[in-house]
Amino acid sequence: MRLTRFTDYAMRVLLYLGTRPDRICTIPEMTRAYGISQNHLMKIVHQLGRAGYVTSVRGRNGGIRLARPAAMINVGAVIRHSETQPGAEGLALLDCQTCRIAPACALTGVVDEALAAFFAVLERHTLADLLHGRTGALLDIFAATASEDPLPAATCVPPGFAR
Amino acid sequence: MRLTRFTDYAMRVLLYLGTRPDRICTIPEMTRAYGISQNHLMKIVHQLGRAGYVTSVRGRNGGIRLARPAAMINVGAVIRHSETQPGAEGLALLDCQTCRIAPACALTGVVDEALAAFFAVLERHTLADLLHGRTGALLDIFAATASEDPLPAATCVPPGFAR
DNA sequence: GGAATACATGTATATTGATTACATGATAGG
DNA sequence: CCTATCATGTAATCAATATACATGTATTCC
Repeated sequence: MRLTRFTDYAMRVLLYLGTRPDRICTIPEMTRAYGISQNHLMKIVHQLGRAGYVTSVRGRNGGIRLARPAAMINVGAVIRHSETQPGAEGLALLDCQTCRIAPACALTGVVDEALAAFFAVLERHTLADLLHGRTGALLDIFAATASEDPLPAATCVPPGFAR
Repeated sequence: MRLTRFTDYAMRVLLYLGTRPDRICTIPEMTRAYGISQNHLMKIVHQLGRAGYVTSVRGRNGGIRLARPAAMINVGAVIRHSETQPGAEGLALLDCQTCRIAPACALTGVVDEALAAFFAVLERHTLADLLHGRTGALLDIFAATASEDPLPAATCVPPGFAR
């Protein structure tokens, strides 16, 4: 039982953007901050854009910013959206589709109820909650890691970088 | 986000045994009832045995039975055990291990809380709850499926059966 | 005591989903 | 027009899980 890395990274993007509400951030920049795949991050950002969480600006001096205040971004909603996006497994915790006893099975209901409780907790939190009192510490980490592995300015991701 | 099929099958085994507290059941029999891999099922049953949920009897006329009353088998405990067994991913929903902001990240706590809520619901239910009022329907399904694909008595799983 | 049945256990292969990489297109500034 | 940045589709890789295979051990029945 785990969330996809897609979801994991989506939350990291939001946390990064949340610590810098003042300015526009780029994907290569976040790639460096977290040390993760730029291509993957781009798809995640794209998805977050389609879902209305971030706004992207193309072209030179472009980048990404939160589309709404952090207090209006619900953690549960983000995670639910990210886990159910096309291509992912979705939230079917059990394989009732091929199970012969499904019509008489009470487990489905119980598991559904548990899943609802899971999201109920997440939905009680917003991005602002996650940032509250931690913005400084996060910025420190980002500053430290950004300088850690200096990349040539020209090519943001040299061949074989990620990893 | 999903539970492993291992967990899924473990619950199916318990449900099967729970509908027949009177007699001892065999793995080939359950394999037929659910149409699933006998080898996999054997490992699941073995694991359930080690965890103290079922008792197995070797040799001719051997088989499996519940080691305790269905009311003493907690759904949450079974699922937690099955998801955390060695070789499985466990219950680390996020990859905090390699995440640089983990020390300052508030998401971990929120997700842990949500996971606790998930299991809290499951732990409110026992196998007996799942069976209550459904034993008849389940037995009907088992009876129907058992006769559906008649297997040679000698070899319980002919080559290429499962699937 | 031998054959048959059933669980026990370790290893290897296959399947599946997720992740990453690659390639190319589109847009905007300077 | 050249460069930086996001957009998008396809392909390859990787990891986890599930399945298959092979063999061992115990028990019962005849």
